[in-house]
Amino acid sequence: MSSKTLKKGYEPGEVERRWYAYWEAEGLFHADDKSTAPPYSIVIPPPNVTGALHMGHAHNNTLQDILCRYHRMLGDNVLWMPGTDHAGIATQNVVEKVLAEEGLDRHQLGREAFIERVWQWRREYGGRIIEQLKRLGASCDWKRERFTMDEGLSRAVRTVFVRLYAEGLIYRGNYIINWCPRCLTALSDLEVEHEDHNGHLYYIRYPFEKGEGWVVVATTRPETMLGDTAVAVNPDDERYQLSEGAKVVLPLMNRGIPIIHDRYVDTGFGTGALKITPAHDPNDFEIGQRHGLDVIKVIGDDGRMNENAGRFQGLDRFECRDEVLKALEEEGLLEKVEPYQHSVGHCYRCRTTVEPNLSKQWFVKVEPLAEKAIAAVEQGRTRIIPDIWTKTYFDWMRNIKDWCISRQIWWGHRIPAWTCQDCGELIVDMEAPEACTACGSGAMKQETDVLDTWFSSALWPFSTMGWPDQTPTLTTFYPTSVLVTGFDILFFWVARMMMMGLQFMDDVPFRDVYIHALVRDAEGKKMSKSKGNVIDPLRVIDKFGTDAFRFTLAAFAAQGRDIKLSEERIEGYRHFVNKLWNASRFSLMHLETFEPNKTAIDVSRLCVADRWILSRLDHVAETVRTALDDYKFNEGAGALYQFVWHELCDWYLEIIKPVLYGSQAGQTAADTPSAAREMTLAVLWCVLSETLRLLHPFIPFVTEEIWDKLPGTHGSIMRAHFPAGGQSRRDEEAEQIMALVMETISGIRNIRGEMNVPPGLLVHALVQSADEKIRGVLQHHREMITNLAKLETFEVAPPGERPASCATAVFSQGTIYVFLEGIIDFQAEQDRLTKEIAKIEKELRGIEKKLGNTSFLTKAPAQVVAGVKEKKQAFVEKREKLEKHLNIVKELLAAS
RNA sequence: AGGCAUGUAGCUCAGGGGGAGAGCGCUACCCUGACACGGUAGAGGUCCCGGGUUCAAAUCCCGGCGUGCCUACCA
Repeated sequence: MSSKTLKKGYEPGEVERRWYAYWEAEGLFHADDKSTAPPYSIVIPPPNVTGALHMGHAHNNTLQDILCRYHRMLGDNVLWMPGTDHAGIATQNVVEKVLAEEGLDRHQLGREAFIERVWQWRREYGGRIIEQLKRLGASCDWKRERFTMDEGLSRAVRTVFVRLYAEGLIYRGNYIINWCPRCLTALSDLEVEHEDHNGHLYYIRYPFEKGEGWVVVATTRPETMLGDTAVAVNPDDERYQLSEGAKVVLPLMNRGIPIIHDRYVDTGFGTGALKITPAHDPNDFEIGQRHGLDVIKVIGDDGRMNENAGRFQGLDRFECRDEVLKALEEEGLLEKVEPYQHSVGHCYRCRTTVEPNLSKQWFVKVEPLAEKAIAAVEQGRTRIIPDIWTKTYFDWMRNIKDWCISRQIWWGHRIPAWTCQDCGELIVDMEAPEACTACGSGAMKQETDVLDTWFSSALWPFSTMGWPDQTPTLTTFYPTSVLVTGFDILFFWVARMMMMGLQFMDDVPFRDVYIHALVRDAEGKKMSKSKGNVIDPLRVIDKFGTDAFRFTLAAFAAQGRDIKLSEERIEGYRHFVNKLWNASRFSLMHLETFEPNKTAIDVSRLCVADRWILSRLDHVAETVRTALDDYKFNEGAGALYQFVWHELCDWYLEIIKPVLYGSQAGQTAADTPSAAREMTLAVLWCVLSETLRLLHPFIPFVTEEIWDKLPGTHGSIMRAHFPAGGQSRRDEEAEQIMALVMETISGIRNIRGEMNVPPGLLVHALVQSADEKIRGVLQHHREMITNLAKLETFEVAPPGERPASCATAVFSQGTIYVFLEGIIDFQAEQDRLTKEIAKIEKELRGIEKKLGNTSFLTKAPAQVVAGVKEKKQAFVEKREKLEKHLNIVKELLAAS
């Protein structure tokens, strides 16, 4: 694309925009309906059209994108199906707010005009979150983008509704539902959020109709008493020898209501007498049904007391509570008030306290559907990962209650049901009937309610693929490979998709469900606008770059633990991206004229560092593959971080510098420096190329940018093959040799650091070892050690005289002497050796305790015992040597 | 009220029956020709507490304590 050199620091902004546009233009996200490659498909959890990208989206979609990019590189035919959700209540609320600013409300506009306004809003702003997903690098097949209100998806919704109704799995009836007096609609049980509330328990006297005295009932909601139609006691409660049917007078209303007996009443709670308000409490409703009680609604849909509330009519339900209490007190009927903590339901869209309310609604009979959904998971046809969520899924599915699906709002899928205005016949059909099938009347009126948004979301895995038509997309990509989502919508969405998929596709919607954690703030609190602790992903992307952000999310995505995110952490991973950038910059400087096709790697001519890095590369490739196959994103990211920074940069690049600068000869005598350089370049090219590919699913932009500059690559890295890993380049010998060399270098560096040797000063070092092989290896890699440990000279010898004026380190295979003539501080050396010996002695104490235990010697596996003995031997030898050196240093110190 | 997690270095966390790990932070020294968004070295831990199983427990089991979350119709 441009010049072949890299800038000194990685600048994400421009690079990201350029490559995203390129990928889209080249159709690299496109999924093929009729490919022979193995299919891999994911449907996106559709964000609300009104939404703006938040951390949850960023996390969720980063993980999906990693999987999709990984599978594309494996050669799979990948479909990532994108789209948005019409979010009935949320969207209606947003557009109503816009109208309010114009001084309008939806009723002034009328239903049709209002819906047109919502569409207009969606055309204008609905694409915002899609654009934000693109900033994140999401490789969705955007040409297939769907919306739950699209014609095709709407047809799927109607089809499902009609079929479920025909099968008796959808019914309409009068029940207590959750009503939001602000949104003016029914809500499903799931859409109610319960919160503990510090309220009161009010004890109210209900006088007997005949005779003296009263029954005291306890309630948290005194205002509902206006609609009481009975007082219930437990027939076993000895305190209440009241015959069933005896009456009390309902205070304030002066209405006689019966005493009833019902075992539901808990004798241990309150007074053991329960006021019954069938119209405003689900339990009271059921008790009312059992006893044939009257049902009196006293709270209207707007949350105000209605005409049945007598003199309280017109008051808001909470004002009414105060007024009722005042009135009771005046009449001497309020016995006492106790503080009481109980949970109160709130609308999940607007936080208004919901009102249990008797209302005619549509319901899905879920039990038969749930049975299939339970079986599918029991049989392993769908796996839930991590497994911990399986139990939660079962618990919920087994205690499931019917699903209220009708909503009294305008924005959504209108229920395909028509009532004959003449004979009352109810017709459910795909299209509006022309005439009543019962009486032939043409006066058919459509149901005004719309469906719960989650009803259409439940169909998402197949409705987006063209169902109810039998499309090639469905044939190829259903069931999807995995669903990636947060546990917060396990019930709302995952469970319902399972039910609908099994019912209508006769197969599970996904093979795997990967449930990821929540993103929280640095203190572990849930991010929320009201708390003001949200971190805006787009701000993060602007500040640190998409790649750093994605890598952070992946690195922290450990299964079963929430992510605590702070900008500081993202900054840390920006350093990683920059490190990769600079390692690449360095490599590319040397690879500028390298022609990968002309130089094959000849293993026999490789130096040990080359063999070592290739071995490590194979190792990390396999780790990353396994990690991604198991949804252990953090393990993949962690392995790559470790490899790039601490193996590739810290060691390999440093080791090959002299070779690249042409100052070191090759492995064999026949190799000229330039031939050796060529071979090392071949390895460097290979390592960089594969490292970029391994990293690409995590950090797509920077890897594509470097890939583009890497000689010999063609086309996008998205099309390159994911490295195989495996055993082919594993090299146990090289790893052992490098371990020895690195240990030696670290030993010398440790002395330099601890003894305050000026960094620029080259020193002499000597290693004495009794092992001839060790001496050979060290001798052979003399130059590597000299360079990395900053030595003037490096010698290897059998054990012998201890040189004077030197600092000492003992390692597993010998002793290192660093000559510090004139600069040695014997006191410092004494301290250093003493510290070292203390460490060893601590280890030895543990080991000796173990070996002194006869049970251990007889019962532990022989291998373990031998290992401990060997370790002891090594420590003992090391201690002896160190003590010898310490004694010499002490003598020298005394003499000086 | 039940259920599920979780408690490891100053912070955030990995790991998990036989030698306590990482990143960030901290300390010292270094602008060495990829990188100061860097390098080298270093300090720092009763692996929450108490029992049990085991030759061996940070790891498995039980019981506490702390924290977080989910579900629930007890007014």
